[in-house]
Amino acid sequence: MKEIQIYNSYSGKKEIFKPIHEGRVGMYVCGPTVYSDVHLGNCRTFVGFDIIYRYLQHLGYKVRYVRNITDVGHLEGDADTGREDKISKKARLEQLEPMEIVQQYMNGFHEMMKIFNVLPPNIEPRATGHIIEQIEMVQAIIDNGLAYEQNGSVYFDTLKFAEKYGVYGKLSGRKIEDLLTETRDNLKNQDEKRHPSDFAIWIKAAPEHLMRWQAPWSVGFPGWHLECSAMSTKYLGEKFDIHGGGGDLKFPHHENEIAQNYGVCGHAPCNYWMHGNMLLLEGKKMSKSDGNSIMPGELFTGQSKHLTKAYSPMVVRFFMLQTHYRSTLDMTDDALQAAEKGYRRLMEGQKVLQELSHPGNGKAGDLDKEINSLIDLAFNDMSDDFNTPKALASLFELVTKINSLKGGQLSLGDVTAETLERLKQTFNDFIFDIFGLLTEDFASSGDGVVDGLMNLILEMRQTARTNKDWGTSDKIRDVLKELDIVVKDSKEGATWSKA
RNA sequence: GGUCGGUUGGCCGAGUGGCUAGGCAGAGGUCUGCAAAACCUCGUACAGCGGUUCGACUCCGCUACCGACCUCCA
Repeated sequence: MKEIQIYNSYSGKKEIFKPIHEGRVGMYVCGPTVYSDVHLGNCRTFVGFDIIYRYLQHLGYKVRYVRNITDVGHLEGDADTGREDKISKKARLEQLEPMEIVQQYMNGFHEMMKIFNVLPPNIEPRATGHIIEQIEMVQAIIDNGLAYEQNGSVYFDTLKFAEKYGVYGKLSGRKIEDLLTETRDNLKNQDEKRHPSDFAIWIKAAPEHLMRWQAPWSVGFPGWHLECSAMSTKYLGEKFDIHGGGGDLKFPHHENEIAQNYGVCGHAPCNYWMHGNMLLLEGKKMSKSDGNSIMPGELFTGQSKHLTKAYSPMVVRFFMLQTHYRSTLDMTDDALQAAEKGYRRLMEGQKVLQELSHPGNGKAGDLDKEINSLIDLAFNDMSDDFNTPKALASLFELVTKINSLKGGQLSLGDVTAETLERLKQTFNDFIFDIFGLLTEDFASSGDGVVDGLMNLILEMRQTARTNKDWGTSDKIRDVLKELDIVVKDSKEGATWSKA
Protein backbone atom coordinates (compact mmCIF):
# COMPACT_ATOMS: atom_id res chain seq x y z
CA MET A 1 0.00 0.00 0.00
CA LYS A 2 1.20 3.47 -0.84
CA GLU A 3 2.88 5.23 2.06
CA ILE A 4 1.28 8.45 3.14
CA GLN A 5 2.26 11.32 5.38
CA ILE A 6 -0.10 13.01 7.75
CA TYR A 7 0.42 16.23 9.64
CA ASN A 8 -0.17 15.38 13.27
CA SER A 9 -1.45 18.36 15.24
CA TYR A 10 -0.32 16.69 18.41
CA SER A 11 3.34 16.55 17.44
CA GLY A 12 3.19 19.51 15.09
CA LYS A 13 4.96 17.50 12.42
CA LYS A 14 4.25 15.51 9.32
CA GLU A 15 4.56 11.85 10.13
CA ILE A 16 4.48 8.67 8.14
CA PHE A 17 1.10 7.12 8.68
CA LYS A 18 1.20 3.71 10.30
CA PRO A 19 -2.17 2.23 11.10
CA ILE A 20 -2.57 0.19 14.26
CA HIS A 21 -3.96 -2.74 12.30
CA GLU A 22 -2.45 -3.18 8.91
CA GLY A 23 -4.78 -2.25 6.12
CA ARG A 24 -7.37 -0.78 8.45
CA VAL A 25 -8.01 2.72 9.70
CA GLY A 26 -10.16 3.85 12.59
CA MET A 27 -11.12 7.47 12.19
CA TYR A 28 -13.25 9.65 14.43
CA VAL A 29 -14.36 13.13 13.46
CA CYS A 30 -16.32 15.49 15.67
CA GLY A 31 -19.65 16.16 14.06
CA PRO A 32 -22.03 19.06 14.49
CA THR A 33 -24.15 20.16 17.40
CA VAL A 34 -27.61 20.09 15.96
CA TYR A 35 -29.24 23.15 17.41
CA SER A 36 -29.39 25.24 14.23
CA ASP A 37 -28.72 25.05 10.51
CA VAL A 38 -25.22 24.16 9.38
CA HIS A 39 -23.30 27.00 7.83
CA LEU A 40 -20.64 26.80 5.18
CA GLY A 41 -17.80 26.72 7.65
CA ASN A 42 -19.17 23.51 9.11
CA CYS A 43 -19.44 22.11 5.64
CA ARG A 44 -15.82 22.81 4.87
CA THR A 45 -14.62 20.62 7.70
CA PHE A 46 -16.81 17.72 6.69
CA VAL A 47 -15.89 18.05 3.04
CA GLY A 48 -12.24 18.08 4.08
CA PHE A 49 -12.50 14.87 6.07
CA ASP A 50 -14.67 13.36 3.36
CA ILE A 51 -11.73 13.69 0.98
CA ILE A 52 -9.42 12.11 3.53
CA TYR A 53 -11.88 9.26 4.05
CA ARG A 54 -12.23 8.79 0.31
CA TYR A 55 -8.52 8.84 -0.34
CA LEU A 56 -7.75 6.32 2.39
CA GLN A 57 -10.35 4.04 0.90
CA HIS A 58 -8.97 4.62 -2.56
CA LEU A 59 -5.59 3.46 -1.33
CA GLY A 60 -7.22 0.26 -0.24
CA TYR A 61 -7.62 0.83 3.48
CA LYS A 62 -10.68 -0.52 5.17
CA VAL A 63 -11.80 2.53 7.07
CA ARG A 64 -14.21 2.70 9.91
CA TYR A 65 -15.29 6.30 9.92
CA VAL A 66 -17.20 7.47 12.95
CA ARG A 67 -18.70 10.93 13.02
CA ASN A 68 -20.96 11.84 15.89
CA ILE A 69 -24.00 13.98 16.29
CA THR A 70 -23.99 16.10 19.39
CA ASP A 71 -27.53 16.22 20.61
CA VAL A 72 -27.02 17.00 24.26
CA GLY A 73 -24.56 18.43 26.70
CA HIS A 74 -23.24 21.32 24.75
CA LEU A 75 -23.37 24.24 27.10
CA GLU A 76 -24.31 27.69 26.06
CA GLY A 77 -22.00 30.59 26.81
CA ASP A 78 -20.04 30.47 29.98
CA ALA A 79 -20.46 27.03 31.39
CA ASP A 80 -20.19 28.38 34.91
CA THR A 81 -23.04 30.80 34.67
CA GLY A 82 -25.22 29.74 31.81
CA ARG A 83 -25.61 26.12 32.63
CA GLU A 84 -28.01 25.59 29.86
CA ASP A 85 -27.56 23.10 27.13
CA LYS A 86 -27.89 24.52 23.63
CA ILE A 87 -30.48 22.05 22.51
CA SER A 88 -32.50 22.44 25.63
CA LYS A 89 -32.48 26.20 25.31
CA LYS A 90 -33.57 26.13 21.71
CA ALA A 91 -36.35 23.74 22.58
CA ARG A 92 -37.62 26.03 25.30
CA LEU A 93 -37.46 29.07 23.03
CA GLU A 94 -39.29 27.36 20.26
CA GLN A 95 -41.64 25.42 22.52
CA LEU A 96 -40.64 22.14 21.03
CA GLU A 97 -39.42 18.87 22.39
CA PRO A 98 -35.62 18.78 22.46
CA MET A 99 -35.70 15.71 20.27
CA GLU A 100 -37.79 17.61 17.79
CA ILE A 101 -35.09 20.24 17.51
CA VAL A 102 -32.45 17.60 17.17
CA GLN A 103 -34.36 15.77 14.49
CA GLN A 104 -35.06 18.90 12.50
CA TYR A 105 -31.49 20.12 12.34
CA MET A 106 -30.04 16.67 12.00
CA ASN A 107 -32.21 16.13 8.95
CA GLY A 108 -31.02 19.44 7.58
CA PHE A 109 -27.43 18.52 8.21
CA HIS A 110 -27.79 15.20 6.41
CA GLU A 111 -29.47 16.86 3.50
CA MET A 112 -26.64 19.33 3.18
CA MET A 113 -24.02 16.61 3.36
CA LYS A 114 -25.81 14.86 0.55
CA ILE A 115 -25.93 18.01 -1.53
CA PHE A 116 -22.18 18.42 -1.12
CA ASN A 117 -21.73 14.74 -1.95
CA VAL A 118 -20.15 14.00 1.41
CA LEU A 119 -20.21 10.27 2.07
CA PRO A 120 -22.03 9.23 5.22
CA PRO A 121 -19.79 7.85 7.94
CA ASN A 122 -19.89 4.16 8.80
CA ILE A 123 -21.25 4.95 12.21
CA GLU A 124 -22.98 8.16 13.24
CA PRO A 125 -23.53 7.81 16.95
CA ARG A 126 -25.53 10.27 18.98
CA ALA A 127 -24.63 11.45 22.43
CA THR A 128 -28.10 10.78 23.83
CA GLY A 129 -27.83 7.18 22.70
CA HIS A 130 -24.71 6.68 24.80
CA ILE A 131 -25.61 8.01 28.20
CA ILE A 132 -24.86 4.70 29.89
CA GLU A 133 -21.38 4.56 28.40
CA GLN A 134 -20.78 8.12 29.48
CA ILE A 135 -21.93 7.47 33.02
CA GLU A 136 -19.61 4.47 33.17
CA MET A 137 -16.80 6.63 31.95
CA VAL A 138 -17.42 9.25 34.61
CA GLN A 139 -17.36 6.53 37.23
CA ALA A 140 -14.11 5.14 35.88
CA ILE A 141 -12.48 8.55 35.99
CA ILE A 142 -13.66 9.05 39.57
CA ASP A 143 -12.33 5.61 40.47
CA ASN A 144 -8.99 6.54 39.00
CA GLY A 145 -8.91 9.62 41.18
CA LEU A 146 -9.08 12.18 38.40
CA ALA A 147 -12.57 13.51 38.99
CA TYR A 148 -14.56 14.66 41.97
CA GLU A 149 -18.20 15.15 42.74
CA GLN A 150 -19.61 18.43 43.97
CA ASN A 151 -23.32 18.93 44.64
CA GLY A 152 -24.38 16.32 42.16
CA SER A 153 -22.06 17.46 39.39
CA VAL A 154 -18.79 15.78 38.56
CA TYR A 155 -15.67 17.64 37.51
CA PHE A 156 -12.50 16.49 35.91
CA ASP A 157 -9.52 17.35 38.06
CA THR A 158 -7.15 18.98 35.60
CA LEU A 159 -4.45 19.72 38.15
CA LYS A 160 -4.20 16.12 39.24
CA PHE A 161 -4.19 15.07 35.65
CA ALA A 162 -1.46 17.53 34.78
CA GLU A 163 0.65 16.33 37.70
CA LYS A 164 0.17 12.68 36.91
CA TYR A 165 0.71 12.67 33.16
CA GLY A 166 2.13 16.08 32.31
CA VAL A 167 0.31 16.29 29.00
CA TYR A 168 -2.59 18.61 29.72
CA GLY A 169 -2.40 21.46 27.23
CA LYS A 170 0.00 19.74 24.84
CA LEU A 171 -2.37 19.64 21.90
CA SER A 172 -3.37 23.28 22.15
CA GLY A 173 0.02 24.54 23.22
CA ARG A 174 -0.95 25.58 26.69
CA LYS A 175 1.47 25.47 29.56
CA ILE A 176 0.62 23.83 32.82
CA GLU A 177 2.30 26.63 34.78
CA ASP A 178 -0.09 29.08 33.18
CA LEU A 179 -2.99 26.99 34.29
CA LEU A 180 -1.72 27.05 37.83
CA THR A 181 -1.34 30.81 37.96
CA GLU A 182 -4.78 31.28 36.52
CA THR A 183 -6.24 30.40 39.89
CA ARG A 184 -6.00 33.73 41.59
CA ASP A 185 -7.67 35.60 38.77
CA ASN A 186 -10.69 33.43 39.07
CA LEU A 187 -11.44 33.55 42.74
CA LYS A 188 -14.41 35.68 41.91
CA ASN A 189 -16.06 32.71 40.32
CA GLN A 190 -17.48 31.16 43.41
CA ASP A 191 -18.22 27.98 41.62
CA GLU A 192 -18.05 24.34 42.47
CA LYS A 193 -14.86 23.65 40.65
CA ARG A 194 -11.63 23.35 42.55
CA HIS A 195 -9.68 24.91 39.73
CA PRO A 196 -10.84 27.11 36.86
CA SER A 197 -9.50 24.75 34.25
CA ASP A 198 -11.47 21.83 35.65
CA PHE A 199 -14.40 20.95 33.49
CA ALA A 200 -17.70 19.24 34.06
CA ILE A 201 -18.15 15.67 32.93
CA TRP A 202 -21.53 15.26 34.59
CA ILE A 203 -23.85 18.17 35.24
CA LYS A 204 -26.73 18.20 37.68
CA ALA A 205 -29.79 19.40 35.85
CA ALA A 206 -31.57 22.53 36.96
CA PRO A 207 -35.30 22.02 37.50
CA GLU A 208 -36.25 23.64 34.19
CA HIS A 209 -33.71 21.63 32.20
CA LEU A 210 -35.49 19.36 29.79
CA MET A 211 -32.89 16.74 28.93
CA ARG A 212 -31.98 14.70 32.00
CA TRP A 213 -30.95 11.24 33.00
CA GLN A 214 -30.59 9.37 36.25
CA ALA A 215 -27.00 8.88 37.34
CA PRO A 216 -25.32 7.94 40.63
CA TRP A 217 -24.54 11.60 41.37
CA SER A 218 -27.72 13.33 40.32
CA VAL A 219 -30.38 13.57 37.71
CA GLY A 220 -28.48 15.41 35.04
CA PHE A 221 -26.68 15.26 31.74
CA PRO A 222 -23.16 14.60 30.49
CA GLY A 223 -20.56 17.26 29.75
CA TRP A 224 -19.91 18.03 26.11
CA HIS A 225 -16.43 16.60 25.88
CA LEU A 226 -17.42 13.28 27.30
CA GLU A 227 -19.50 11.96 24.46
CA CYS A 228 -16.61 11.83 22.02
CA SER A 229 -14.43 9.94 24.46
CA ALA A 230 -17.20 7.48 25.17
CA MET A 231 -18.29 6.90 21.62
CA SER A 232 -14.86 6.75 20.04
CA THR A 233 -13.84 4.20 22.64
CA LYS A 234 -16.96 2.17 22.08
CA TYR A 235 -16.69 1.96 18.32
CA LEU A 236 -12.99 2.30 17.64
CA GLY A 237 -11.41 1.03 20.83
CA GLU A 238 -9.26 2.67 23.48
CA LYS A 239 -6.67 3.49 20.86
CA PHE A 240 -7.43 4.24 17.26
CA ASP A 241 -5.68 5.87 14.34
CA ILE A 242 -7.04 9.28 13.42
CA HIS A 243 -9.06 11.82 15.33
CA GLY A 244 -10.19 14.85 13.39
CA GLY A 245 -12.23 17.97 13.75
CA GLY A 246 -12.25 21.68 13.12
CA GLY A 247 -9.28 23.61 14.43
CA ASP A 248 -11.48 25.53 16.80
CA LEU A 249 -12.13 22.32 18.71
CA LYS A 250 -8.51 21.89 19.78
CA PHE A 251 -9.22 23.71 22.95
CA PRO A 252 -10.99 22.94 25.08
CA HIS A 253 -12.82 20.10 23.41
CA HIS A 254 -10.02 17.87 22.17
CA GLU A 255 -7.71 18.74 25.00
CA ASN A 256 -10.36 17.62 27.44
CA GLU A 257 -11.13 14.56 25.43
CA ILE A 258 -7.52 13.51 25.73
CA ALA A 259 -7.66 14.13 29.47
CA GLN A 260 -10.76 11.96 29.79
CA ASN A 261 -9.25 9.11 27.87
CA TYR A 262 -6.19 9.23 30.08
CA GLY A 263 -8.52 9.35 33.02
CA VAL A 264 -10.11 6.08 31.99
CA CYS A 265 -7.32 4.05 30.45
CA GLY A 266 -4.10 5.95 31.04
CA HIS A 267 -3.31 6.89 27.48
CA ALA A 268 -4.39 9.10 24.59
CA PRO A 269 -7.28 8.00 22.37
CA CYS A 270 -5.48 8.10 19.03
CA ASN A 271 -2.15 8.27 17.25
CA TYR A 272 -2.86 11.14 14.87
CA TRP A 273 -4.78 14.32 15.45
CA MET A 274 -5.91 16.18 12.38
CA HIS A 275 -7.43 19.64 12.33
CA GLY A 276 -9.02 21.41 9.45
CA ASN A 277 -8.60 25.14 9.21
CA MET A 278 -11.36 27.71 9.25
CA LEU A 279 -13.40 29.13 6.45
CA LEU A 280 -13.19 32.90 6.42
CA LEU A 281 -15.70 35.42 5.23
CA GLU A 282 -14.49 38.96 4.69
CA GLY A 283 -11.23 37.97 6.28
CA LYS A 284 -12.84 36.80 9.50
CA LYS A 285 -13.70 33.37 10.72
CA MET A 286 -17.13 32.31 9.63
CA SER A 287 -19.10 31.90 12.77
CA LYS A 288 -22.74 31.72 13.50
CA SER A 289 -22.53 33.31 16.90
CA ASP A 290 -20.78 36.35 15.41
CA GLY A 291 -23.29 36.62 12.60
CA ASN A 292 -20.46 36.34 10.09
CA SER A 293 -21.63 33.43 8.06
CA ILE A 294 -23.17 32.27 4.84
CA MET A 295 -25.66 29.47 4.77
CA PRO A 296 -25.35 26.98 1.94
CA GLY A 297 -28.82 27.86 0.83
CA GLU A 298 -27.85 31.50 0.34
CA LEU A 299 -24.97 30.39 -1.79
CA PHE A 300 -27.07 28.20 -4.03
CA THR A 301 -29.58 30.97 -4.63
CA GLY A 302 -27.11 33.85 -4.60
CA GLN A 303 -29.25 35.60 -2.01
CA SER A 304 -26.55 37.19 0.06
CA LYS A 305 -24.99 40.59 0.28
CA HIS A 306 -21.64 38.88 -0.16
CA LEU A 307 -22.50 37.39 -3.52
CA THR A 308 -23.27 38.62 -7.01
CA LYS A 309 -24.68 35.34 -8.22
CA ALA A 310 -25.61 31.81 -7.26
CA TYR A 311 -23.04 29.03 -7.06
CA SER A 312 -23.72 25.35 -7.29
CA PRO A 313 -22.70 22.87 -4.59
CA MET A 314 -20.03 21.31 -6.77
CA VAL A 315 -18.48 24.67 -7.53
CA VAL A 316 -18.26 25.24 -3.80
CA ARG A 317 -16.78 21.81 -3.25
CA PHE A 318 -14.20 22.47 -5.94
CA PHE A 319 -13.51 25.86 -4.38
CA MET A 320 -12.68 24.10 -1.12
CA LEU A 321 -10.40 21.63 -2.88
CA GLN A 322 -8.29 24.43 -4.26
CA THR A 323 -6.99 25.14 -0.78
CA HIS A 324 -5.16 22.80 1.53
CA TYR A 325 -7.27 21.66 4.45
CA ARG A 326 -4.81 23.14 6.95
CA SER A 327 -4.95 26.62 5.44
CA THR A 328 -7.61 29.17 6.09
CA LEU A 329 -9.81 29.75 3.11
CA ASP A 330 -11.15 33.19 2.48
CA MET A 331 -14.41 33.13 0.65
CA THR A 332 -15.10 35.94 -1.76
CA ASP A 333 -17.34 36.34 -4.74
CA ASP A 334 -14.34 36.77 -7.05
CA ALA A 335 -12.76 33.59 -5.80
CA LEU A 336 -15.99 31.68 -6.28
CA GLN A 337 -16.32 32.93 -9.82
CA ALA A 338 -12.81 31.78 -10.59
CA ALA A 339 -13.57 28.43 -9.01
CA GLU A 340 -16.65 28.04 -11.13
CA LYS A 341 -14.67 28.50 -14.31
CA GLY A 342 -11.96 26.17 -13.08
CA TYR A 343 -14.46 23.52 -12.11
CA ARG A 344 -16.03 23.61 -15.55
CA ARG A 345 -12.69 23.43 -17.27
CA LEU A 346 -11.76 20.36 -15.26
CA MET A 347 -15.07 18.63 -15.88
CA GLU A 348 -15.00 19.49 -19.55
CA GLY A 349 -11.50 18.05 -19.75
CA GLN A 350 -12.76 14.88 -18.12
CA LYS A 351 -15.55 14.62 -20.66
CA VAL A 352 -13.23 15.19 -23.59
CA LEU A 353 -10.80 12.63 -22.22
CA GLN A 354 -13.38 9.90 -21.87
CA GLU A 355 -14.40 10.46 -25.47
CA LEU A 356 -10.88 10.01 -26.79
CA SER A 357 -10.20 6.64 -28.31
CA HIS A 358 -6.79 5.29 -29.07
CA PRO A 359 -5.91 4.61 -32.71
CA GLY A 360 -3.55 1.83 -31.74
CA ASN A 361 0.23 1.52 -32.12
CA GLY A 362 1.08 4.48 -29.95
CA LYS A 363 4.69 4.93 -28.97
CA ALA A 364 6.04 5.65 -25.55
CA GLY A 365 7.98 8.86 -26.09
CA ASP A 366 8.38 12.07 -24.12
CA LEU A 367 4.70 12.90 -24.08
CA ASP A 368 3.88 9.47 -22.78
CA LYS A 369 6.45 9.86 -20.06
CA GLU A 370 5.23 13.31 -19.18
CA ILE A 371 1.64 12.18 -18.80
CA ASN A 372 2.66 9.29 -16.61
CA SER A 373 4.78 11.44 -14.37
CA LEU A 374 1.99 13.99 -13.95
CA ILE A 375 -0.28 11.17 -12.87
CA ASP A 376 2.31 9.92 -10.40
CA LEU A 377 2.76 13.43 -9.13
CA ALA A 378 -0.93 13.85 -8.46
CA PHE A 379 -1.01 10.71 -6.33
CA ASN A 380 2.17 11.65 -4.53
CA ASP A 381 0.73 15.03 -3.67
CA MET A 382 -2.39 13.47 -2.26
CA SER A 383 -0.26 11.11 -0.22
CA ASP A 384 1.64 14.07 1.18
CA ASP A 385 -0.88 15.14 3.79
CA PHE A 386 -3.74 15.23 1.32
CA ASN A 387 -2.49 18.12 -0.76
CA THR A 388 -5.54 18.61 -2.93
CA PRO A 389 -4.51 21.95 -4.49
CA LYS A 390 -1.26 20.48 -5.68
CA ALA A 391 -2.87 17.36 -7.03
CA LEU A 392 -5.37 19.57 -8.77
CA ALA A 393 -2.56 21.51 -10.43
CA SER A 394 -1.27 18.30 -11.98
CA LEU A 395 -4.73 17.44 -13.20
CA PHE A 396 -5.03 20.83 -14.85
CA GLU A 397 -1.75 20.31 -16.62
CA LEU A 398 -3.17 17.06 -17.85
CA VAL A 399 -6.31 18.83 -19.00
CA THR A 400 -4.17 20.95 -21.30
CA LYS A 401 -2.64 17.77 -22.72
CA ILE A 402 -6.07 16.25 -23.14
CA ASN A 403 -7.37 19.28 -25.01
CA SER A 404 -4.30 19.28 -27.19
CA LEU A 405 -4.79 15.64 -27.99
CA LYS A 406 -8.31 16.39 -29.01
CA GLY A 407 -7.45 19.56 -30.90
CA GLY A 408 -4.62 17.91 -32.75
CA GLN A 409 -1.78 19.96 -31.29
CA LEU A 410 -0.59 16.70 -29.75
CA SER A 411 -0.94 13.27 -31.26
CA LEU A 412 -2.38 10.16 -29.69
CA GLY A 413 0.26 8.33 -31.67
CA ASP A 414 2.77 9.59 -29.11
CA VAL A 415 0.88 7.97 -26.27
CA THR A 416 0.47 4.27 -25.68
CA ALA A 417 -2.97 2.78 -25.33
CA GLU A 418 -2.08 1.77 -21.78
CA THR A 419 -1.22 5.33 -20.86
CA LEU A 420 -4.44 6.69 -22.29
CA GLU A 421 -6.31 4.07 -20.35
CA ARG A 422 -4.41 4.95 -17.20
CA LEU A 423 -5.16 8.62 -17.76
CA LYS A 424 -8.85 7.92 -18.09
CA GLN A 425 -8.80 5.78 -14.98
CA THR A 426 -6.91 8.44 -13.05
CA PHE A 427 -9.38 11.14 -13.95
CA ASN A 428 -12.30 8.98 -12.99
CA ASP A 429 -10.63 8.07 -9.73
CA PHE A 430 -9.66 11.59 -8.82
CA ILE A 431 -12.69 13.50 -9.89
CA PHE A 432 -15.39 11.14 -8.74
CA ASP A 433 -13.92 8.81 -6.12
CA ILE A 434 -11.34 10.98 -4.39
CA PHE A 435 -12.48 14.54 -4.85
CA GLY A 436 -16.10 13.47 -4.78
CA LEU A 437 -17.17 15.86 -7.51
CA LEU A 438 -20.33 15.27 -9.43
CA THR A 439 -21.05 16.07 -13.03
CA GLU A 440 -23.23 19.06 -13.46
CA ASP A 441 -24.39 18.62 -16.95
CA PHE A 442 -24.21 22.06 -18.45
CA ALA A 443 -25.04 20.68 -21.86
CA SER A 444 -28.32 19.31 -20.78
CA SER A 445 -31.27 20.49 -18.81
CA GLY A 446 -32.11 16.95 -17.85
CA ASP A 447 -35.23 17.65 -19.81
CA GLY A 448 -35.57 15.62 -22.98
CA VAL A 449 -37.76 18.23 -24.60
CA VAL A 450 -35.19 20.98 -24.27
CA ASP A 451 -32.41 18.71 -25.49
CA GLY A 452 -34.49 17.74 -28.48
CA LEU A 453 -35.29 21.34 -29.29
CA MET A 454 -31.68 22.34 -28.96
CA ASN A 455 -30.57 19.59 -31.30
CA LEU A 456 -33.11 20.76 -33.84
CA ILE A 457 -31.99 24.38 -33.54
CA LEU A 458 -28.33 23.49 -33.87
CA GLU A 459 -29.10 21.34 -36.90
CA MET A 460 -30.91 24.21 -38.59
CA ARG A 461 -28.05 26.50 -37.75
CA GLN A 462 -25.61 24.01 -39.23
CA THR A 463 -27.62 24.00 -42.42
CA ALA A 464 -27.49 27.78 -42.55
CA ARG A 465 -23.76 27.67 -42.02
CA THR A 466 -23.27 25.15 -44.76
CA ASN A 467 -25.11 27.57 -47.04
CA LYS A 468 -22.92 30.39 -45.75
CA ASP A 469 -26.05 32.08 -44.44
CA TRP A 470 -24.11 33.79 -41.68
CA GLY A 471 -27.01 36.09 -40.85
CA THR A 472 -29.26 33.24 -39.76
CA SER A 473 -26.43 31.37 -38.14
CA ASP A 474 -25.36 34.35 -36.05
CA LYS A 475 -28.89 35.30 -35.16
CA ILE A 476 -29.50 31.87 -33.67
CA ARG A 477 -26.28 32.15 -31.72
CA ASP A 478 -27.11 35.65 -30.48
CA VAL A 479 -30.62 34.81 -29.38
CA LEU A 480 -29.41 31.72 -27.57
CA LYS A 481 -26.76 33.81 -25.89
CA GLU A 482 -29.43 36.08 -24.48
CA LEU A 483 -30.96 32.95 -23.00
CA ASP A 484 -27.60 32.20 -21.39
CA ILE A 485 -26.89 29.39 -23.77
CA VAL A 486 -23.44 29.33 -25.31
CA VAL A 487 -22.84 27.65 -28.65
CA LYS A 488 -19.42 26.25 -29.38
CA ASP A 489 -18.44 25.24 -32.88
CA SER A 490 -15.85 22.60 -33.54
CA LYS A 491 -14.81 20.31 -36.33
CA GLU A 492 -17.24 17.67 -35.16
CA GLY A 493 -20.14 20.12 -35.05
CA ALA A 494 -21.67 22.49 -32.54
CA THR A 495 -22.31 21.87 -28.88
CA TRP A 496 -24.12 24.00 -26.36
CA SER A 497 -23.97 24.68 -22.69
CA LYS A 498 -25.56 26.92 -20.14
CA ALA A 499 -23.52 29.93 -19.17
C1' G B 1 -2.61 40.68 27.65
C1' G B 2 -0.88 35.29 26.69
C1' U B 3 -0.12 31.29 22.97
C1' C B 4 0.12 29.98 17.98
C1' G B 5 -0.22 30.82 12.76
C1' G B 6 -0.17 33.87 8.46
C1' U B 7 1.61 38.09 5.06
C1' U B 8 3.13 35.16 -2.40
C1' G B 9 1.91 38.61 -9.08
C1' G B 10 -4.94 42.25 -10.52
C1' C B 11 -7.84 38.08 -7.51
C1' C B 12 -7.80 32.97 -5.23
C1' G B 13 -4.14 29.89 -3.82
C1' A B 14 0.48 25.77 -3.84
C1' G B 15 5.53 25.27 -3.09
C1' U B 16 10.87 25.40 -2.83
C1' G B 17 17.74 27.32 -0.24
C1' G B 18 19.70 27.85 -6.79
C1' C B 19 15.12 24.49 -11.38
C1' U B 20 7.30 26.41 -14.72
C1' A B 21 2.76 25.50 -9.30
C1' G B 22 -2.29 25.66 -10.78
C1' G B 23 -7.06 28.25 -11.44
C1' C B 24 -9.37 33.07 -12.69
C1' A B 25 -8.69 37.78 -14.95
C1' G B 26 -5.37 40.55 -18.65
C1' A B 27 -2.04 41.12 -23.34
C1' G B 28 -0.35 39.08 -28.07
C1' G B 29 -0.76 35.04 -31.49
C1' U B 30 -2.77 30.24 -34.03
C1' C B 31 -7.36 28.19 -35.53
C1' U B 32 -12.31 30.02 -37.19
C1' G B 33 -16.81 33.14 -42.18
C1' C B 34 -17.04 35.98 -37.43
C1' A B 35 -17.30 34.77 -32.38
C1' A B 36 -16.87 31.21 -28.54
C1' A B 37 -13.99 27.08 -27.18
C1' A B 38 -9.21 25.00 -27.61
C1' C B 39 -3.92 25.57 -28.25
C1' C B 40 0.85 28.62 -27.98
C1' U B 41 3.51 32.83 -25.81
C1' C B 42 3.80 36.72 -21.98
C1' G B 43 3.77 39.62 -17.11
C1' U B 44 9.15 37.63 -14.37
C1' A B 45 5.06 37.86 -7.36
C1' C B 46 6.89 36.29 -2.81
C1' A B 47 5.17 42.63 3.69
C1' G B 48 9.61 45.83 5.43
C1' C B 49 14.57 45.98 7.55
C1' G B 50 18.84 43.38 9.02
C1' G B 51 21.63 38.63 9.35
C1' U B 52 23.43 33.49 7.84
C1' U B 53 24.91 31.65 2.80
C1' C B 54 28.58 31.24 -3.20
C1' G B 55 23.21 32.00 -3.53
C1' A B 56 16.93 33.24 0.25
C1' C B 57 10.51 34.21 -1.42
C1' U B 58 12.28 29.70 1.07
C1' C B 59 16.70 29.56 7.28
C1' C B 60 17.44 33.22 11.71
C1' G B 61 16.23 38.01 14.18
C1' C B 62 13.53 42.52 14.53
C1' U B 63 9.34 45.70 12.81
C1' A B 64 4.51 46.37 10.68
C1' C B 65 -0.12 44.40 9.52
C1' C B 66 -3.80 40.33 9.63
C1' G B 67 -6.00 36.10 11.80
C1' A B 68 -7.05 31.94 15.15
C1' C B 69 -7.25 30.12 20.11
C1' C B 70 -7.39 31.53 25.33
C1' U B 71 -15.85 31.43 26.23
C1' C B 72 -19.83 28.20 22.60
C1' C B 73 -17.95 27.21 17.71
C1' A B 74 -16.30 22.83 12.18
